[in-house]
Amino acid sequence: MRGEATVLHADLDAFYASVEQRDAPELRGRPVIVGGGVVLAASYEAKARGVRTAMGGRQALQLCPDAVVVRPRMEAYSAASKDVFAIFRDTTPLVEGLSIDEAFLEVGGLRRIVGTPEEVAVRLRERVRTEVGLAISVGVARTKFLAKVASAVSKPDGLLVVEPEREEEFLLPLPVERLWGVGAVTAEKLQRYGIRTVGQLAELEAATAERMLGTAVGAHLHALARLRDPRPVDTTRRRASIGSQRALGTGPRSAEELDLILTQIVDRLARRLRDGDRVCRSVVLRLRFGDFAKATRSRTLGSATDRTAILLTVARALLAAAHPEIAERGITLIGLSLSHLDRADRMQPELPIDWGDEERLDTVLDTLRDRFGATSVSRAAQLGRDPGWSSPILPEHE
DNA sequence: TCTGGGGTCCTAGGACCC
DNA sequence: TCTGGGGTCCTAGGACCC
Repeated sequence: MRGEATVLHADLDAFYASVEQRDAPELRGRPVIVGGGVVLAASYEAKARGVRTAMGGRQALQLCPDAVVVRPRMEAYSAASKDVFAIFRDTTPLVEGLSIDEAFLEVGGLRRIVGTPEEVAVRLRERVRTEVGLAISVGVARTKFLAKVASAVSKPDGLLVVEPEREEEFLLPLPVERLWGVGAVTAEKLQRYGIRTVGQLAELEAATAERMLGTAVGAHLHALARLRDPRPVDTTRRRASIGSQRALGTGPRSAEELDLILTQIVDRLARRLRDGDRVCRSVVLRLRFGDFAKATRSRTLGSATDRTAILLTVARALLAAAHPEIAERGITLIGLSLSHLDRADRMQPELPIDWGDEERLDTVLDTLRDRFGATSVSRAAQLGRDPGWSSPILPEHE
């Protein structure tokens, strides 16, 4: 017995672009591109002309010269996302968020009280449309993976239920790129072996797929192709890292400029950390050089923190170590991720170090930000470069 | 195709410990 | 003093997703 189709995958359509069209009626029915240098999201009118996410802005405008290009409004998308997730959680407590615009919902337990999974999905789509004003596609299936594929196939503004007895018929003819986890590189590898459809992958022995793609990826994708996906809807998942980055273009950058940008990034991330009552233990500096090659440099601390000054000291040490390489190769992106996140109330007892100055600096930064904005704060933080408050956690760096 | 910004997961080598 | 096997953590890189 295979069980029943009780997993919903709900996915907002062309999310950022749809929010823009919702909020500006003159954009409705017109091709809309959200982004600038690169397409962050495209409305269906723009997609119909070949515009795709992550495409360069220039190319997008060649394909679609009458497109309206709008700057992203992250706060608006974040607010819309909160509204939609409230409806998800009102539907069932078993919600697993995947990103800002999609989630899995386990609705098997609602059959007696509310109705079948399909009925729940119909009602969910109606509520999102009338209460938030957005179109959402929903896939319903026995497993998370199949539900996700179903919602993608149902787009735009669709609903697709894959009944357990029709899973093979639905999945096997699809191109391998539809598998969740197959991107350009993996698709190319499979193509070299003549494998283009999910069915062809399913026909292989698992060991063969593992030899082609590596043990973990091969086993995982082969299992998906054979309709095996035991992962339950997990409501306990929490973000494992937060990050922020800035693309810089190709011009030369002074050390002072880089430090200012790094300071702004650290300031923003540390604030997000504290707003979420989280602490972190690892700091990862992300760089992209003049030739667009990428690199990461990381440092893990002895104890978790949410202090701007500590994080800034660590980030600066990592950047300082990379300076010779940056000077030689140029730099086109700088970013920072904070990982090993934990709840602030579970923070390990700190080492007996007097953090008084850092505490005070954070208070000063928060006050300045409220009064004068982030740039002033960054300048102020620069003034704190006095080694007097640099963190003793990092003895390795000169 | 001249290239954003936010994430997840896996691999692999070395350090270190038992 | 030399040796083995197993486990965990850290660092760096890479593929992938929206």
